[in-house]
Amino acid sequence: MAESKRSSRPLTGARAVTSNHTSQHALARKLEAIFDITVHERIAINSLPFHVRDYAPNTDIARERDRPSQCCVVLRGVACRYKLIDNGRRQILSVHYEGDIPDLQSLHLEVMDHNFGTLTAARLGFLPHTTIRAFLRDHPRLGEALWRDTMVEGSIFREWMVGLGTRSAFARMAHFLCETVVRQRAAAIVDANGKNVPMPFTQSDMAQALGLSLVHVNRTIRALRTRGLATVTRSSIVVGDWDGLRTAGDFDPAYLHLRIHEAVD
Amino acid sequence: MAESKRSSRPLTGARAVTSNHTSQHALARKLEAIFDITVHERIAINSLPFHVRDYAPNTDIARERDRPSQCCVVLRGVACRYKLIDNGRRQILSVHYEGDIPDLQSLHLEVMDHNFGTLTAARLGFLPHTTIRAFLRDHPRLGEALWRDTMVEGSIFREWMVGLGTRSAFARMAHFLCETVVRQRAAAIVDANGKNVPMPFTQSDMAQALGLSLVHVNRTIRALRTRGLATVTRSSIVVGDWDGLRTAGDFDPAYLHLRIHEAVD
DNA sequence: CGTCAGTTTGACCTAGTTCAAGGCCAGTGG
DNA sequence: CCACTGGCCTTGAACTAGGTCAAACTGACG
Repeated sequence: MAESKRSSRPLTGARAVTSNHTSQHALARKLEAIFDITVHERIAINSLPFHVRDYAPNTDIARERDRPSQCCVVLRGVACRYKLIDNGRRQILSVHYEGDIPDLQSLHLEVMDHNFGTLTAARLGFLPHTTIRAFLRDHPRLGEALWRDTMVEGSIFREWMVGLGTRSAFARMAHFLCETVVRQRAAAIVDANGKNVPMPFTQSDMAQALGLSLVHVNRTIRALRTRGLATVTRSSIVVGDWDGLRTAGDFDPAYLHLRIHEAVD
Repeated sequence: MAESKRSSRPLTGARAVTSNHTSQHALARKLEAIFDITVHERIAINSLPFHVRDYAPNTDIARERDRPSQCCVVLRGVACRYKLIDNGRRQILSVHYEGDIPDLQSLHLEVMDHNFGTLTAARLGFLPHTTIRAFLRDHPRLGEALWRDTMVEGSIFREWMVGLGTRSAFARMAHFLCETVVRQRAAAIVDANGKNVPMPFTQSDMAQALGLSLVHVNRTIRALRTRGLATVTRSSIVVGDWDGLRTAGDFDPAYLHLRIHEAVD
């Protein structure tokens, strides 16, 4: 328990950076993964005036009870949302890759009901709510796209609930690895069918996401390796037997509601 | 495991009923609980042409992989969403009271990623997607209200994840009872400060929502009674010590994002 | 070459599960 | 009016998945 040497000053460690970087296309790519976007709309998205900043790992961006006036897009790295519990435990609620908008909800829910911060070093692009609202007025279809994104997010929450509520540690971990692989493919962080994907999480992060103890995460990873399903190190996931992993985790990517269902070999 | 004598024919046991019943005001009441609605908008909501039907308990309305062409509102009774797992277990993902729109997501997510059915006998009001879309074109602010509802739902999922991932059975149950009380108050099923509220769930339902075994749910309920926090029977929840219950469950209603924070004595 | 974050392993322990058997009560049919 | 049934609740006893505690190991970095 009680890890978290998370930096306590939200914006500490952040460096402002010139806007309109290529990584900015992340948002358009993400929305295209779940929604049909016109060329015109893509251009509009790509010229959104983000305020870009870089963050160190494990840095909080927003806290429970905050009332943010802006939303942000992950342009690089991995962020997460989490809650801190009475008993000192931390539950990671979601992880966010390039193109995700982790705090979109602040657009309609005034006060934060959870915390939100980086897991790895990350680059984030910020947009004031006022800008977003004006943008959605001009592009109503993109409002639908974002609403759909909120719904997909809900779907992912539900699948995680299933894992936490009913799956064994082994299945939960297998499922989590499958999701990590597929989502990084969808975010074009690795190419489809790549079996060697970056591993952005520490074992402690995974423990907090999966509702397991750190020790048991370690043992579960070993079990996965022993059975030849996957080899997980600090830096990468190497899938040894995709079919076996998918079966072990009872993984069906339907809940991600991706438009393109890549044929995962 | 392996309970569920859920009726297998979705519409079996359903009786069509004349529309425009008073219970139809449930939707407006619900939306007002989370959003600021004008008089004009309320009138519009209340004259929505629902197709009303009654259902027996434990009846499925929609199934995983279905592609619904309509959404429904709970007008009376309690519904839930759930997933069935490989190993025969069932995870209840959410419960829905009067005024809730449990399958709103079908408006933007073509295929169901979970099942949805009644828990108690229930009356539901149906509206085709086409009608809803036209309605939202005429009342764009209500689109925001529904989007907000989707976000509140996400917030509730997150809180449930915290329970499943980090809380003891005792705390989980206490939290669940607090939520059940507050939500039934918000839905005006009981008046604020009422400490004796209807209990719409069997112990088996609760086990499936909380990720516990039926036996342990039973024991947890007994523990709650022994400590004087709450007495739970098939028909009602009688809160003995609201403050104690809230503390035991680490319950903070902020995640429900209700506009009116009733002073829960 | 010391430090620190993260990983690994062993030994022991407990919260919650599983199995099994009754008990209660409302509804049904004789 | 009574016996019977089926759904739900209750309790005990034995078991196990996963947690906790404690210590050591590894590798990156200054």
